[in-house]
Amino acid sequence: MQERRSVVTENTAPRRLRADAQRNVDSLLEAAKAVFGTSGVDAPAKQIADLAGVGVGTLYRHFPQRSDLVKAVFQREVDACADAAPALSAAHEPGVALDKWLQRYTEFLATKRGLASALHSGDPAFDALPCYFMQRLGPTCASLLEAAAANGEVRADVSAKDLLYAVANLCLPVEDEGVAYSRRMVALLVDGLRYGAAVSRSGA
Amino acid sequence: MQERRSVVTENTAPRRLRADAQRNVDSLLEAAKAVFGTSGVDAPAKQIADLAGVGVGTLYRHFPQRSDLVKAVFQREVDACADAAPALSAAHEPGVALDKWLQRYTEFLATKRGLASALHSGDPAFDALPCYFMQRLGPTCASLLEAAAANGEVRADVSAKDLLYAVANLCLPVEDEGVAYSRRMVALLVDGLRYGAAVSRSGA
Amino acid sequence: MQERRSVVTENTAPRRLRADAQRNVDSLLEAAKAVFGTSGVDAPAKQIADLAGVGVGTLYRHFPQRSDLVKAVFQREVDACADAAPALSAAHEPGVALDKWLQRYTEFLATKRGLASALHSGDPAFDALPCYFMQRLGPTCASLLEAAAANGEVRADVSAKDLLYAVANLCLPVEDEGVAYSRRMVALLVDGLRYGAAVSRSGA
Amino acid sequence: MQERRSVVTENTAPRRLRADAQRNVDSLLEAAKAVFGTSGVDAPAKQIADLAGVGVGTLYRHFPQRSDLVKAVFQREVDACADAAPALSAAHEPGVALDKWLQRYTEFLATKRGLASALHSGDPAFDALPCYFMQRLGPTCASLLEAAAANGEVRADVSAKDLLYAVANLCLPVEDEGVAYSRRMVALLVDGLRYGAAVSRSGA
DNA sequence: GATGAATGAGAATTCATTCAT
DNA sequence: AATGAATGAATTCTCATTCAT
Repeated sequence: MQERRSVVTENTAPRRLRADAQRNVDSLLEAAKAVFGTSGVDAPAKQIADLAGVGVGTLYRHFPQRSDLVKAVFQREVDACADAAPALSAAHEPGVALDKWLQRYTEFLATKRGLASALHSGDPAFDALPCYFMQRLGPTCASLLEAAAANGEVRADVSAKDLLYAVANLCLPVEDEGVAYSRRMVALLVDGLRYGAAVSRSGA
Repeated sequence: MQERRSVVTENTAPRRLRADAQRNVDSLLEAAKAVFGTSGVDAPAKQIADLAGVGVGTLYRHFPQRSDLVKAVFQREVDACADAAPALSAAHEPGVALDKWLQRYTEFLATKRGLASALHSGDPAFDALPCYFMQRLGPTCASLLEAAAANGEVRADVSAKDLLYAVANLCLPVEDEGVAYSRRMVALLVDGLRYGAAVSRSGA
Repeated sequence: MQERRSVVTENTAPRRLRADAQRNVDSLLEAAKAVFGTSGVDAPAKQIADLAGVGVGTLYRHFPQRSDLVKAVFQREVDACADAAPALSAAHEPGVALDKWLQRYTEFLATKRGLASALHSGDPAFDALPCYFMQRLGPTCASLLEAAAANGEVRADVSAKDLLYAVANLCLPVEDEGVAYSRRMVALLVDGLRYGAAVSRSGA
Repeated sequence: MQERRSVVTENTAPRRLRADAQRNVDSLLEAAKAVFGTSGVDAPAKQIADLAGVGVGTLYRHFPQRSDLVKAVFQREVDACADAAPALSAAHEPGVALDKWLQRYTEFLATKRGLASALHSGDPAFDALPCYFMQRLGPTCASLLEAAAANGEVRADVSAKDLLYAVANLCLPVEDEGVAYSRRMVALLVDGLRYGAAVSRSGA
């Protein structure tokens, strides 16, 4: 029914916004980021609009779907995360590069409490998110993974998608634990990747 | 304020319910299980009551807190899960026993989509759940873990609590993946436990 | 529709209750008194039944209407209040007797927070109460009033009913004030009765 | 938690409402006044919204707290009541001014059946009311009272607050009595104030 | 384009009262 | 007679979303 698409996350024809409109979009993104951190990604729309000093209507105009807003809020960081891969690859052994990149990914997710939940909330408002994340991070992760596997440092039977989701899940908030917990568990998972490789090598 | 306690989850004085009441409780548990599977553990109370062919009041009488219902629905299975440990310990090497038990735990969680979410929903209605799960499964997992660590098969620096939560997180539904995905990721995590052990032994 | 009448407040044919039934009625009265004091006269029925160690059904059997219970709870005290009049009349000047009796009435109402409210709650469950109170206390108050008026100590233009209601109203709980407040205000009202008399006498 | 404030009772920055919003607020006030008169100040929100031809959400938007609505409904009249004092003081002897002003106050309360109840309902939804009433009428009443006392026309040992509450209580609806009853009882109370003065003077 | 008022469908929860056991 | 389970209407309050201004 609703056919309007988010102005900001729309790749095709990124029609220039009027200056004031752009200012609103910026306020909204900043406000959303703050509110997401406080109350999670499914915080009431009004709360975000209020903090942005903008009417709810304006929020809905620019971000018809909740996931549009989440996407837009984290786009830059997701991009940065993806873009960090080449440098890591260049500077480290493949296995270490993978490890460090996953740590970076962990850092991103774990400090955005609520983001990870949105990736599998079931709420149709977030349906578009997993797809977006995969599109952006999947190839990056895949190439790191393949390089490390090719180098015999990690097992080869885990897909990038599986890994990205697993890490995302491990970054979900747990009782009174903080980021450190997520880091530890992700490290454990990565060790699992290594263990597989070691076993198969030792078996060779 | 809230002083009534769930009739079914009450350990002390499990006073016999009237036959008709017991029938209702059973219907409710069955209905809840079905609805939890469909709409998650935070489905509207009415939906469950309706499916059980019972008034909402009846639901609230037997399960004043949402978590009472969740607990009751899974109690038997949680118990069975905990109770499976001794046999596994007796029949297998400590490391294998731990592995097999975690697989069983995984099976339980992964087939109860939505249960795992409740463990970290943040909703105060579920506050009691993590505590209950830990009480019941924590010691079981801890002894398996210690035995395996003592035997040098897994690393010793991961607590039972951390592990249980991590597995629960890994069992969260992921896009269109099913139980097989959860199994794989948990296996990976367990390999991580082993990897650590190998390293420290080789370091000795 | 409901034609059963309260067993206890029924004047006609006070059919003997079975011993156990009488015990229940007694428990209920005691419990009701306690609960009325704590939560007001419109406290949930279950709360009273629970305290009495009795099922709600039993409460409803003996006191089909809420007002039946209130009546029964205070009957003895209302009676005592009414019965105190003759002695006061005998021992004091009519004006003083009236004054002292109204103080007693005040004491009764003011220490039964919530009772006074029930006298004009509008809730049909309490409809029968004002009538009962008037029946029992009206004549008593009237004769004291008339005697004092005949003696020229108070004005003659205030009816017993008006006075009883006015005092009841003044006994309603006020913010953080206690019984002392009620006493003071009732005393003020009584002075008003005297003032009128003085004026008319001085005018004679 | 609750941060929104009633638009209408907000003194600071009485930002102009949109025309349609103002119309709704007016409908709501009118409806509330009617319903308060019929069913008391604690009538269901829906009843008021329906009568106003407005959704409940609209009611909650403008009057987040029940007491906001009550305040708004009576604000103008409370103000008028307070504002009437100076003229009465100017035109009459202090004692008469006090008398007339209390009559006016009585008139206000007695014709708003249910309002007085709200002043001591105990329901937290009305917590703000007594405070508001006292703030507005307390000083007015106090200065009338002091002037009359200074003039020896009434006793000096009754506080404005006590008096205002006492009159409010006397204005509570009584069985089938109407406003006339309230007037009579308040007059009696005021005579009580005078009686005391006479006594103390005679004692001088 | 922006605004924010309005809507109204839920969702939770409570309790008086009935009636099967 | 007693019990207490069941009912479900009633009420409060929230929020996503639309649309008049």
